[in-house]
Amino acid sequence: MIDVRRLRTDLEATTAALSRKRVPAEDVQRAASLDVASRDLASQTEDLRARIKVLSRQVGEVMRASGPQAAEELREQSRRLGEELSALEARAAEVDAQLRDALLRLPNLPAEDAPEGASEADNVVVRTVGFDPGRYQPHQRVPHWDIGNELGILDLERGAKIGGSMFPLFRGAGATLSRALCQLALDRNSDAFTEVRPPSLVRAPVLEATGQLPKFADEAYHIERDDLWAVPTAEVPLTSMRAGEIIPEAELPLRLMAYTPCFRREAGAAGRDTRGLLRVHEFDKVEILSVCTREQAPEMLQELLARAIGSIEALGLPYRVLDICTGDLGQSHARSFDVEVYAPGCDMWLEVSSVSWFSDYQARRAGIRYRPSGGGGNQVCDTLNGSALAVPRVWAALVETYRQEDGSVLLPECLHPYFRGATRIAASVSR
RNA sequence: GGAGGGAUGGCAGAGCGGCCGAAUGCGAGGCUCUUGAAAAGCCUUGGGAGUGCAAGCUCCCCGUGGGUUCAAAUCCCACUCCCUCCGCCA
Repeated sequence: MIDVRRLRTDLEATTAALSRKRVPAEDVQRAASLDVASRDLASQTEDLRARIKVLSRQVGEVMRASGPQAAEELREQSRRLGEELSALEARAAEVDAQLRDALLRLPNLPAEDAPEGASEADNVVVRTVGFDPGRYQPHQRVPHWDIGNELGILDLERGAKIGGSMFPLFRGAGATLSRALCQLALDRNSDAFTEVRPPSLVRAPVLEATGQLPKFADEAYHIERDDLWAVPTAEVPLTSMRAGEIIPEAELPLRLMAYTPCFRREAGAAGRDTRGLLRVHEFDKVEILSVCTREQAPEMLQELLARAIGSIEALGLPYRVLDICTGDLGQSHARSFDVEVYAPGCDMWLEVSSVSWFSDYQARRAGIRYRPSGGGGNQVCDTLNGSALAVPRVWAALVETYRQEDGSVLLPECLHPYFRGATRIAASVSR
């Protein structure tokens, strides 16, 4: 969440910044008013509590000096104040809960240099690499769901039989490819990132820290019996790994990476882009993430982006980079770059990575701070993350791009080590 | 799943319901002494909120949330986590 103090010292500027993200001024004003009310009630309760403390001490002294009877009047006085106090506290709790909820729902401020825009149509293509629409042969213009079927490496029908629609099933070399892509991403980033294998089911506060709750509860799978949530991305458990901790500045920046399955209900996107692997409920992804200082953040954003692109380049896929406009930035995001690969079979640009800077929005929710080396007060950290590689869409673009005239799929060289000597995927006999 | 035990500051570890935000030890930082170091001595050393130009003042936090009481780290209840034993299990 944003720093409440911004609402006190900089209400106008904050409202203006949030309006770039299409947040109505009333929402900001409401939070600001609740904050005023909350502080007012807090100072009243503090006052009362202080008086009760003094009285209580006196009660003790009088009782010791002159016995219980002598203290009766003081006790009565304190009891009355106590009743007043609990009434006041109840009101304060009510207002605080409202303030917290309002604050939790306010999006992060966009970065100043994030491009202005109303929707995804206004995202700015920063660069396009390796894309030449005239280069593609007819045998590459086959969508991956057909290729997958033909080669027996993607079985959407049987996936649906087991998990329902949008739960893909990979088999044979298709399954190997899925795993190989993850392994590739982990290997490529192991020079600087610590690998983590976190839980895939998490508690509500963990989802709240990264911004999925309370606002986007419909997007996540919830296991009611145990009140656990399936992670939509490794960003969620990785960000909360250091929740509530104060990290010495010397340890920053933290660099973490994790492979996890990712679960998404895609409630808001029903019916859109649902063919094949374009949008699925469960997929594998390797995420890279950093916790750092405000000063380290800009460089880290570039590093994460370079690493996300690095894997795509290694795979030899054409891609482009989008600078996400204010109207399309996610709730927690200050600045985002999307990486899209071109899939010739479906003739579409597929988003395969989103590299984002969250400023201190997530870290404040999660309570991740650092102790500055030079002394002074503890500071809230910045967080950044991006997909190092998200399997299904890369899988799709890859089989479409590398499909040969005979229908087999040639594997890019960087994947060979993971394929037990194979260099191409041909039709398998067994079904 | 069953039976026990536990959770206090960076760590260890005290804490008859009333100067306890918390003894003590270790660790860390600063200073004195020293040519330098060690030793010794002195001092400092948790997090957060409000208010004030500031010095400061006030309040909250002893796993979390409730309750009892004039007053809770201390008593009661619930939950979470950790440890030990039994059962089950990849």
